[in-house]
Amino acid sequence: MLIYNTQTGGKEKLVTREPGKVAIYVCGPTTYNYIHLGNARPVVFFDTVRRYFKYKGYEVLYVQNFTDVDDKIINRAREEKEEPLALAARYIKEYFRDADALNVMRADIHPLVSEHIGEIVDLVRTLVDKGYAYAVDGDVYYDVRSFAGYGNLSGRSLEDMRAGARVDVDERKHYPMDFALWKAAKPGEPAWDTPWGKGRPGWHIECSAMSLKYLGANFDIHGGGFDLIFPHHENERAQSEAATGQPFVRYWMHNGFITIAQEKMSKSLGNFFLVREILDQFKPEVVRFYLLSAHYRSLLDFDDDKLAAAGKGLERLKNSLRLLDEALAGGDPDIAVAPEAWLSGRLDELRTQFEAAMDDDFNTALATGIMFDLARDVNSFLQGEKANSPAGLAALKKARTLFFDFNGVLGFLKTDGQGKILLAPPEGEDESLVEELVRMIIQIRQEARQNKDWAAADRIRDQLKELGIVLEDTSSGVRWKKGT
RNA sequence: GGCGACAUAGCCAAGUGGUAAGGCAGAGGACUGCAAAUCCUUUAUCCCCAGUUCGAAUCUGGGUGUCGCCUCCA
Repeated sequence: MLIYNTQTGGKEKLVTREPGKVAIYVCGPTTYNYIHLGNARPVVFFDTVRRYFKYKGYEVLYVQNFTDVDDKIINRAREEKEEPLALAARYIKEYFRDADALNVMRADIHPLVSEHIGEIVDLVRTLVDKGYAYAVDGDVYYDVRSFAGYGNLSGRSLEDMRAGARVDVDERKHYPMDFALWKAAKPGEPAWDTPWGKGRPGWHIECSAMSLKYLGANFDIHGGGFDLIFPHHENERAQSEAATGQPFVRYWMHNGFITIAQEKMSKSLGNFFLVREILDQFKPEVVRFYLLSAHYRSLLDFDDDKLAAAGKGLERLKNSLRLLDEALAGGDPDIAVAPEAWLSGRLDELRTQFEAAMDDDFNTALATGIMFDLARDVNSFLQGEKANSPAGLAALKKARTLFFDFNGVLGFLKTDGQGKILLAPPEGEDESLVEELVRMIIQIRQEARQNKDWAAADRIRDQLKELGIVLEDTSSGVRWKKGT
């Protein structure tokens, strides 16, 4: 496998710390609001990375933190007149609602800053003891000049940074780029006792402390958005390597930005879209599909037309699966029969291509294209005469497995507990009643059609469509689905 | 001011040296009462200029444009 490593600026062959195992840390959201689209990209992308490692047979340890102690949370809590930690906890819950909708698997560990203050304080103390940090009036700063490799990740020198600094420099710092490891608490803020007085952690130290605790030094992959490279990850690296004397991570992966109608989404511009708002308009599976339709390092623009186009593409994939299911509805094919050679051979090729795409720095766009190839080959085969033969059915069964494997990695369509892909996830209504009613209406319409009463037949079809039920007349009968 | 990324058809998007994946939209055809779904066919020489090379979307230099980081942000 090749992975693009931000630190070296090139693709590298993946060699994990331990063969067959991979340890991944992804920076999770600061929970002071519902997550926005920009949060969703790394969440969905790294979920896909993780799924692929599992597909490849790796033992994966996946950690994604929540920052539940932070200025933004404190400010928000003040506005809402709520306890900061309670507010953070509330939004963590909401995070899971969005992540679940996007078919994101839970991390193995979701550590919280508030539950790791001890580890954080220990780490700060270590850095002070080793001479990498200094305390001033209850604050503790990291001395960037003490760490030789500072700037290596983001590719900039201290001189560059100082020259470009646009912030007012705190006079108490030894050097302008020094950053806070620990902040003295102001009244009313969450605070913990430390050798430097009451305070709370700075932003960067938490990820060092928590990744070190759960993944150890020199773990495999650290991921996050592009904008975290500097300063967040640069600082994490400085902290962790100074403390342990070992490399922090082996591969740094960063996803590109999301723009809304060509404009950068940012807190300061106030144009960030919440995942929730998008989900009012588009199915979560479409959002996930769209997020993975471009390479993770490229910029991705959201707008309604593009999402709608993606939705149609995904529909094509779903239709193909429906056709497959229909063909296989007669029961399991005879396993003793060898699958039809042409389709079977194609399926092997497609699997190889899919893996090659994902092996090359997780090229989900290419992998998705291969899924479309699969759909075309299956649909095409279904029109041929061989489809109904025992060998044909055996090949189709194999195709379904392949579709399922691809989907298991990309996670477009949700599956139930039994490993069945849910094409029309129940939404609380009585599914069996709906099914019977639709069957009944279709029956009535069929009678109209037999009498060549096209007007009545069309009216029924049109009205059902308005209710979200789409009918398709085929040579083998009427098919219906919940449409878009 | 410092650093960096990107520029492929109407739209989205793969593709890092050998004559342009895939999706959406469009056109034609098959199937159909009609529609839908599906299948077949069809739609690009890769921002511009110069260079390296037998050969470049892919490498080098220059230009133009867009975007980002350097400040909270995924």
